[in-house]
Amino acid sequence: MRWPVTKSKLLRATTRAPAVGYTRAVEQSCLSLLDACNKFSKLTQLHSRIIKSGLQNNRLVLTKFAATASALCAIDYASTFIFLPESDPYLYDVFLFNTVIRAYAQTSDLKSKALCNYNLMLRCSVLPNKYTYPFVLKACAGIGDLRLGKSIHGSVLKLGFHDDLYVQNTMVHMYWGNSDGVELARKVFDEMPKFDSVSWTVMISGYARLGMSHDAIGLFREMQIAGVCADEITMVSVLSACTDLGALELGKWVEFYIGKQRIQKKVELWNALIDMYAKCGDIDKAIELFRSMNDRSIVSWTSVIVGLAMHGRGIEAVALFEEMVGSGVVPDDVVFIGLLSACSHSGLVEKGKQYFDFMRTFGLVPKIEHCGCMVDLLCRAGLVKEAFEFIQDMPIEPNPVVWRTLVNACGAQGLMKLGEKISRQLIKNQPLHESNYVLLSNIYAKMLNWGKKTNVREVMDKKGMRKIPGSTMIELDNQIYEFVAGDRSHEQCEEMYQMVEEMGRKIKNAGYLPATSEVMLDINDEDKEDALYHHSEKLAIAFALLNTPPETPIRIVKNLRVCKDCHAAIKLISKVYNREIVMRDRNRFHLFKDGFCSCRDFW
DNA sequence: GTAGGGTTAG
Repeated sequence: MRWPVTKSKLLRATTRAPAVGYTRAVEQSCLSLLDACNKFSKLTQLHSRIIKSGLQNNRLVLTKFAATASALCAIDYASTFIFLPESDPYLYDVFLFNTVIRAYAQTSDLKSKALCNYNLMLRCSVLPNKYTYPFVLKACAGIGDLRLGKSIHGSVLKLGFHDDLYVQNTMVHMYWGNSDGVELARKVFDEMPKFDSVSWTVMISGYARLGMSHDAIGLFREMQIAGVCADEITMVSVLSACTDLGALELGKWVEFYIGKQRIQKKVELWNALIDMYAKCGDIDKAIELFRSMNDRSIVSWTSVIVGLAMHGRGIEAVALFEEMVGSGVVPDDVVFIGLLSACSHSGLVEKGKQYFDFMRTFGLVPKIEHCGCMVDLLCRAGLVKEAFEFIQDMPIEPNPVVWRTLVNACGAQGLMKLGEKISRQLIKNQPLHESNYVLLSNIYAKMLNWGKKTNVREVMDKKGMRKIPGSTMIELDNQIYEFVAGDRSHEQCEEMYQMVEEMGRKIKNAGYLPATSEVMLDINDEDKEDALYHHSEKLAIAFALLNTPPETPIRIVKNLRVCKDCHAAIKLISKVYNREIVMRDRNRFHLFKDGFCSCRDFW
């Protein structure tokens, strides 16, 4: 930092009276001008005025200057003015540092500067107070440096601020900032003598953000038992957990609860509700909510556009985007990701290309995610060679995600040599990333080259890697059930497998041919068929057929993309059993009805 | 004179 303060210098500074070259009236007028300042240009004028009046050594003025600047998002400007190497440390009090640290902690990419100023504060021998730590911990949460967090935790304990609820809550939040901090977050939370709604929300949102949605919901139930009232921010996190689980019934109950508890519906909560409905399969309800909103943010529009994209309703997504632009909302880069993925899921290749170029009209430079969407768009449309050329001409360095999209398409389109070459390169670059090996081994399986496929699997085993197991969730009577392939853990296991057998027989009569090439194992065809029948989605559907009245729609959520065979089988199941089956997979929704799927086999 | 938790993305 700028200057180390020696003890003698500090002593001199604190005992010396401030230089007075101005009157109380000048000081007061400057303070009220700063108070009223609402533009950066005015602030720069005030800056010169402060210097002219000799107020640059006035502590009150400097502090107010920092507060005004931070309200105008110009804290960098303020701090270069305030923290001059030749300044007397006496000028800096804890309130000034708090103002500066807060401003940096609130700005997403300047959080490390908050910590620099905290260090400067300590070096100036200014003692932090209980207001300082929530800011410091917030900055630390954003950086996610666990070691740093622990050391700040130590300081908090030493200074005795650990009894303060604000400090405790931000401490828990800080530990959630690093994925290795979960245990510590839990520990601090468990040891807290008192909680308020913020304490619970920090924990619930922590679990929700890490995708530990069951835990998030569980904690929300505990919160209710503990008798703490949830507020609108709690509900946003609870809804986001419902969204992740695809738990529509639970989500509907949450909406009911919000109404019953008279929780204020701010735009963020509306958005969370829209997102929940869209991603839990009820896109029409999401649209209805969106239409009934008074003031929408860009997130509201994006949520509906993404929802439409996931439902394969690309044309409507495009129309909504046009409506958004027409109504004067300036698109951001996230909405373009949604829009491009809408084009991709609906095969709107030309539209997608146009929008990709259109981004620049709004001063947006395509990022790697947008390029990824374009590669996806071309690959899905079968234009693998064009996608390959696109990657080679991309202005940005392609990332592994982009390459993996291409390899996947190579496998599907029969470009085995290219797929093999790229996935080998991917493994070289990212030797610890499982999906690179899975892609290569799938390519070999499609080439029927079992020897090479086994080699890849052996390498994976040696490195202790495993493919993420596919699982399917289903919600029934407020319970969420999860199945994995070949699952035998459920109490209705026997009945379920009998039902799977029955389903197999009935759909075979209706013309189903097991797509045994989808099973990436070197076993005989009969075994392959068996493996297919026991995929988690089929088990979940069997479970639903057993436990719900006839004609009730079935909703399931798969964690990976649905395989070709299950897709074909579910189409026929929907016809034979006269059931509407809504399936969310990793990428999108499939609505199976009367033997057809809403994705028109395009996914 | 100052404080904490939340939403959209392949």
